[in-house]
Amino acid sequence: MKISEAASALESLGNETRLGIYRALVRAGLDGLPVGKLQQRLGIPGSTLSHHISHLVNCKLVAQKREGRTLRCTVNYTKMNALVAYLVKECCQDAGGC
Amino acid sequence: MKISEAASALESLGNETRLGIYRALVRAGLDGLPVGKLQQRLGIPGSTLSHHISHLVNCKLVAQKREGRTLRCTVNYTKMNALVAYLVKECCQDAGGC
DNA sequence: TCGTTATTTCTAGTTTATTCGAAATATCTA
DNA sequence: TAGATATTTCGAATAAACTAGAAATAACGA
Repeated sequence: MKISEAASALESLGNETRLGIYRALVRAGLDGLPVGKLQQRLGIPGSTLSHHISHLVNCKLVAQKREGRTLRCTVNYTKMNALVAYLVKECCQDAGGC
Repeated sequence: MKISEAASALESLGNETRLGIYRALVRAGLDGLPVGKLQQRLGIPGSTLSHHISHLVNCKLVAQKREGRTLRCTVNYTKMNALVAYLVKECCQDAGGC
């Protein structure tokens, strides 16, 4: 992973609203949640929520697929694994407990 | 770790300049680097560099200690470990490869 | 096709971040 | 104490992010 790619993913997660969205999706399990359910659960205006979701989708932390009228959001675990691997490998060397 | 604390650390790392500073400190090993060496290595104006370092120090990802005229910066591995642990625990559950 | 539901895109206002020169502070050495 | 070196703080400009209402798009069902 390039440093710019890592920074972009970290920046996405480094916003409390987006980290909350991401965490809600993780907690929802492999099926994820439709945008509407997320909105209901987090109490954010639709346009704001949509803006943050597209941020997460752009950097590939979240995937979306349409199911009729609803858009289901799911966590992209592969991306998160790669990010954690980057942090451990590039940013954790020489650490005692790492 | 609280979500706000995690978001704050992620936000710090989610800037390419700061991630570069952090990585340079990791690569420097346990002794870290003085601010001046970082500046030399990264080619950033002093005031800008200082601003970013204090961002990293504020969220405890980096520590500083004075050695005469120079300020030595070192990575706080404990904090990074806690952050990675948070990501894996709170944001990675149910993942196949996690 | 029309109305309804789900979500995005547009637009604009507000806030926050980034940048860096200049001045200030801290520490050392002569 | 004066001068040099290392770094921060101040201040102000520019850029970017966040927020949310309103309008647009997409998909369904009658």
